[in-house]
Amino acid sequence: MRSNIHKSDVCDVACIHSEAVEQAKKSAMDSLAAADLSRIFQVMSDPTRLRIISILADRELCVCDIASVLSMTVSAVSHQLRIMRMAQLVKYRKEGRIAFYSLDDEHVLKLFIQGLDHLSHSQAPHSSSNKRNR
Amino acid sequence: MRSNIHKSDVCDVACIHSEAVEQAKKSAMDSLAAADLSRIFQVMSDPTRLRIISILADRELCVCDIASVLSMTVSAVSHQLRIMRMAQLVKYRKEGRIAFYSLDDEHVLKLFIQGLDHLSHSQAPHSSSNKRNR
DNA sequence: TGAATATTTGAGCGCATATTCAATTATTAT
DNA sequence: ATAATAATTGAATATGCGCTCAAATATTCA
Repeated sequence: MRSNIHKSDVCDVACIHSEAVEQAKKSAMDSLAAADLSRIFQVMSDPTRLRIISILADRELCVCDIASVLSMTVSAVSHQLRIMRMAQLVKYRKEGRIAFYSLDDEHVLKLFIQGLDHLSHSQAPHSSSNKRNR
Repeated sequence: MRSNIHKSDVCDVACIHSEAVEQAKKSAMDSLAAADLSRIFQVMSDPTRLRIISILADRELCVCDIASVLSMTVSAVSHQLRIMRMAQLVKYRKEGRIAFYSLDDEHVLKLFIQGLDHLSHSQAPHSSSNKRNR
């Protein structure tokens, strides 16, 4: 059938290797799943959020303290924590007016570690400046 | 010493739990490492690039075919492939005027799979529309 | 109640980036 | 050489996002 392939905006000919294309179309991720998956990596793609993860990996900490460790505004940190909360990366308990944040589950740390692993294996550039050890 | 903490733009008081903050400062990732790590996740944070990974996981394919599978412009795909090339996510061999792209190493797939794992564990929303099986 | 404090929230700014469109390069075929 | 084709590239546009600043909310303390 190879019908609905728009000549103009996709590819001039139907395609070069229609066999492989048909197979690929079946096994390929659909846009919806890709969007879901991209959201996870997207949350992990910010330096500030990664540093927060590395901090909370060892202990729970309040917003003000996290800001102090990062030398950043409380507001900026709070904005990031909201994003991480929504992505279920972190959770918090309130003690009076203080909010103690911690990692929500171990899955996040797995991804984090795997990312570090990828880093150390693929490139061996500037400095091996990762201070994490547990 | 607890000297150079700017009262105005960081935290009103020196901090609430100075003990934990000192410890956290030692174990925390520095900005440079965080930036390096963030770049990896950043490349994985786009739906199009993830779909390309899922396609190339099974077979090598030329640019035109990838575009066809994704129902996207050849130009758009080529732009993404350039980014993925620079991140050493994909490599390619040229056969005449055709460029066959494939994944550069297994590390990427590991991250990809781990991401999918995170997805299926944390949320069980719309549809389990992941067609990958090897 | 009113002041102080810990955190959250919304608007706005600057910057990064995914796609489109047009043009260019490289290779094959006539 | 000329035409056709696969792919790349650069400029432009639109959208998304991290941080700042100001204001609001919530809780503790006097």
